[in-house]
Amino acid sequence: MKQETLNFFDKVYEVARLIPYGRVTSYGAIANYLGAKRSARMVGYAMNGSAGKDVPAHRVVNRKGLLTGKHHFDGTNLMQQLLESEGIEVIENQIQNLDKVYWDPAKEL
DNA sequence: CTCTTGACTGAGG
DNA sequence: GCCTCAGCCAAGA
Repeated sequence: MKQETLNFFDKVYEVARLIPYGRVTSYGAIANYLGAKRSARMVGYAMNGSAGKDVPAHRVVNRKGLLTGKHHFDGTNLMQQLLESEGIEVIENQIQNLDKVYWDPAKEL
């Protein structure tokens, strides 16, 4: 049965919650795990609805490791603060050692 | 139904 | 390595 469209947001939230502590992933990685790697934008869009939920959206960045979505958080540097609190080094909205903290659901799961 | 927007990504110059 | 263009899909007006 195909219900991707209906559960797309929910799936994104689900995967986002599965992101382990001190790790980050990309929108494309989540989208790929959902079977729609072309819908990376939808993941970010879904994240927009994740505001106020248990979804650690701060652990989700674009494939460059850039905090493109930080503007959607309450504070201007809140997203960076949260990441640094988890041991992730972030400089100028750019995650350092991305290859070390990167977490791919399609591979880890 | 059509058009616009968007927390993206890959390919080309 | 950086900048630009095009493709992709879903939701809202």
